[in-house]
Amino acid sequence: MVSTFAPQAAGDLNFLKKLNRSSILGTVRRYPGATRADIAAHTQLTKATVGGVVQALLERGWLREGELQPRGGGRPGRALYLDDAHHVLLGADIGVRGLRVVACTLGGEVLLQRYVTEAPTTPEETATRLAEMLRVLRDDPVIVDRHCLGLGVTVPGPVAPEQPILRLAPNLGWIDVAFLEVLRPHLPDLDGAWLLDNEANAAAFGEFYFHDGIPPESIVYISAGSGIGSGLVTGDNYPLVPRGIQGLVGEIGHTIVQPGGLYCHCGNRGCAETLVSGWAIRAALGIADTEDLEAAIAARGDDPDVNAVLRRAGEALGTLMLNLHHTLNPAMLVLGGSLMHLGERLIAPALAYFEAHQNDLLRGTQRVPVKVIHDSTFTAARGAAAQVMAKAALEA
Amino acid sequence: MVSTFAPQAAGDLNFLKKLNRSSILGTVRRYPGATRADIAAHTQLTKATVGGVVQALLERGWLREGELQPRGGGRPGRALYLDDAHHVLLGADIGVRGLRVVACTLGGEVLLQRYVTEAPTTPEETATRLAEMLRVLRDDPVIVDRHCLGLGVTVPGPVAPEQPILRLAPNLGWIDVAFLEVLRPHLPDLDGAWLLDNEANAAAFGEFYFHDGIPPESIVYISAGSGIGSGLVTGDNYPLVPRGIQGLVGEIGHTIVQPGGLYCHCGNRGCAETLVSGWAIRAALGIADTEDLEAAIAARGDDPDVNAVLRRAGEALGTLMLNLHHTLNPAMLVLGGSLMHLGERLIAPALAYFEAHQNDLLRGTQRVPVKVIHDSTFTAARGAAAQVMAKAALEA
DNA sequence: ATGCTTTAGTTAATAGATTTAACTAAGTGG
DNA sequence: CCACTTAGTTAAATCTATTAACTAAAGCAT
Repeated sequence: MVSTFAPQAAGDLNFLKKLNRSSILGTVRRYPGATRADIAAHTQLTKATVGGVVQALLERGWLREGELQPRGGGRPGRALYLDDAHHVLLGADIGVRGLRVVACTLGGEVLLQRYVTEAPTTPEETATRLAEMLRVLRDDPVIVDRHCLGLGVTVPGPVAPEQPILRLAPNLGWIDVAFLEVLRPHLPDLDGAWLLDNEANAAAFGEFYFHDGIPPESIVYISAGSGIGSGLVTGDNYPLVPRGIQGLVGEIGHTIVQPGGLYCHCGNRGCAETLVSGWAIRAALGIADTEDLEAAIAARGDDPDVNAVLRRAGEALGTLMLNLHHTLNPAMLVLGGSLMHLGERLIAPALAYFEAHQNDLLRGTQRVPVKVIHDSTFTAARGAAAQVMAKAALEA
Repeated sequence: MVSTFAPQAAGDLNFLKKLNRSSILGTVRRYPGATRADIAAHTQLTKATVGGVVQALLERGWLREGELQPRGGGRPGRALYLDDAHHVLLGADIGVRGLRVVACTLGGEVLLQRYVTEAPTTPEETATRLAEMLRVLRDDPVIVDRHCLGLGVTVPGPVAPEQPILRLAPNLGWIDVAFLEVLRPHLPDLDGAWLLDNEANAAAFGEFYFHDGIPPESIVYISAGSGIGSGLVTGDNYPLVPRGIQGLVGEIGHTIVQPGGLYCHCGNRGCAETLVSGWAIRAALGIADTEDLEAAIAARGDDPDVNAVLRRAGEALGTLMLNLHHTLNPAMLVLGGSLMHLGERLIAPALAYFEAHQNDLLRGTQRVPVKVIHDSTFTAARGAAAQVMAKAALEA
């Protein structure tokens, strides 16, 4: 489960400095308006150390000073915030049914976004198209003068844990694509970190990293779209994204929840993806791949068949949530993906099932909160941008 | 997913020193016979740093020097090994059907072991019994002169991630037991680290930490006994044991693999534990709780009913293995627990199912190796000892 | 208004860890 | 016997964080 941001095994003084700088930056990210004194208390570093590092981060445009924070009967501290004016993070999402790009501030605010609803064909053509979109973004007056910290790209399939290679995207027909290498010639001037990750991993990372308020201890993001997958993020200052030995962590679409059930395209039977996924719902309702799923379902109105299919899919989603709860046990579950557009007929049964059963094992303990992102169009792209920032923060 | 050995967020020079010391120790553990030069190459530390730290570890009895390692055309290096002579690690396992204790060397060699087959009653009585067994061990001439680094205790249920509290052990009837606090008065003189963990977590840790040769990148240990659970370990020098927000990571016994299936004691239906676990097999074959499961099944010989039940349990185990593969994606799976005593009628179908399907998703990539521990009586206790060592290594 | 107290933040000296560079040690091979 | 290679040690240098003393800036009591 090596992570992109795994802590090193051993280190020198420079490593220690990076660690502390990243820790201080992470504290401000999670506690906007924190003062130097707050940071020192939180990180266990001394005021002197914090003061010096903060000074350097102010000069480099990573932090900015804000108003005075009154303290009870003492000198007020100076509030610190992430500097939203000098840097920009780029994120791109290659989805089965479209391409999305975003430009973000260090605080996760989306400055610019673009979306085209064309299905990707070959990696080369996709790279051409994506590069166009990114160039338009890069040249936009809103961000043209900012320093770009890098680009994160997400893909709908598992990525090898050690190298940025998409292993398999069944819904794109791509196998073993080193997409960053395909894209790089199209954007020779785009410097900074270049990252490639699975779409659900990136989305999970973004929800965690740019969480409003103090982030939960760990998050699992469930991405229900054409297929279904999930991403896990955990850690304090250094969010970890476990990928597993083959990048298959969170490939819940192919966990078996109905032995002897329907055949899945993976060759197995009873995979979760045969119950809750875009193509499973299309198959069950006879909706062609060319049609827009949301529109087709809306057109059928209050059809009992539709209701039954959505309810069963929702219950399967609830089962998956419960299984994730008992396997990864995250502090928060986030539901996203295009299937969320299908609304309460799918979402309500999922939540109801999970709510009813999550505490069967440990009675009386805290409930695991579930957040539903009804429109997650740019969630993965923004998450990819978050990963760029986390990477760059270590080098700041 | 905070781990017992989670890297700190920020640190001072002392933290850096501990990190590097632990890294050097970890290198020798994984590469017995490594020279100072090997360690320097592997950790990226300089020869000077390695030399100094090794000197300190030699003096404190953590390392010992061995023979000269010939190098091609240069001065031979001095082989280094974990010092097996000066320290001892204690591990204890509270199982549903017995108590086990072990004493280990730093290299994981079991010096002493004891086993009683009495079911634990109350925490207090269990502590009394366990303390007796540990005192006998501690007074044994083989280890009486060694410095004890601490004691690890395992329990058959989830442990809270931040505090050493057993949340729930359904098969013992224990709820929210701070067992170390119960045990401590019985062993006031036993100093060093005191740790409490879930039995599967500890077993996974031990299989990883004391692995012969270079350990895999991550391990999932599946413990199939009265119930069924699993533990995950990952990391290089600092093995991480993700526990989750409630300590439920790896609670695969309550993942649902058969919606609408049999009722589980947790209140839900179709849990894995209703298919593959000691009590599920007993229920299916009408074997009383007082009988020994292995003996009862052996007594029935080649009974078709028995064969069918074991085969179905094995297939459910294979399903669980596949689901873990697609959720945690470890580099290695280890099967253990008392159910392994039931033999090939159970194990073969599990392995066959997993082998047949593990690569459906990523064709042509490496297979995930599976190791079966046919007698895992002391595996968890030894793993608890391993955790003691990992903890102590940071303070060495 | 003044002074006391409290908290925030900076500065210079100190301590401590790793690195650098030069060295010694101990082999092989021509 | 000498050149070469690799292992390991040593002392000086470098760099980081801490310590301790300081300044800064607020509230509050007198």
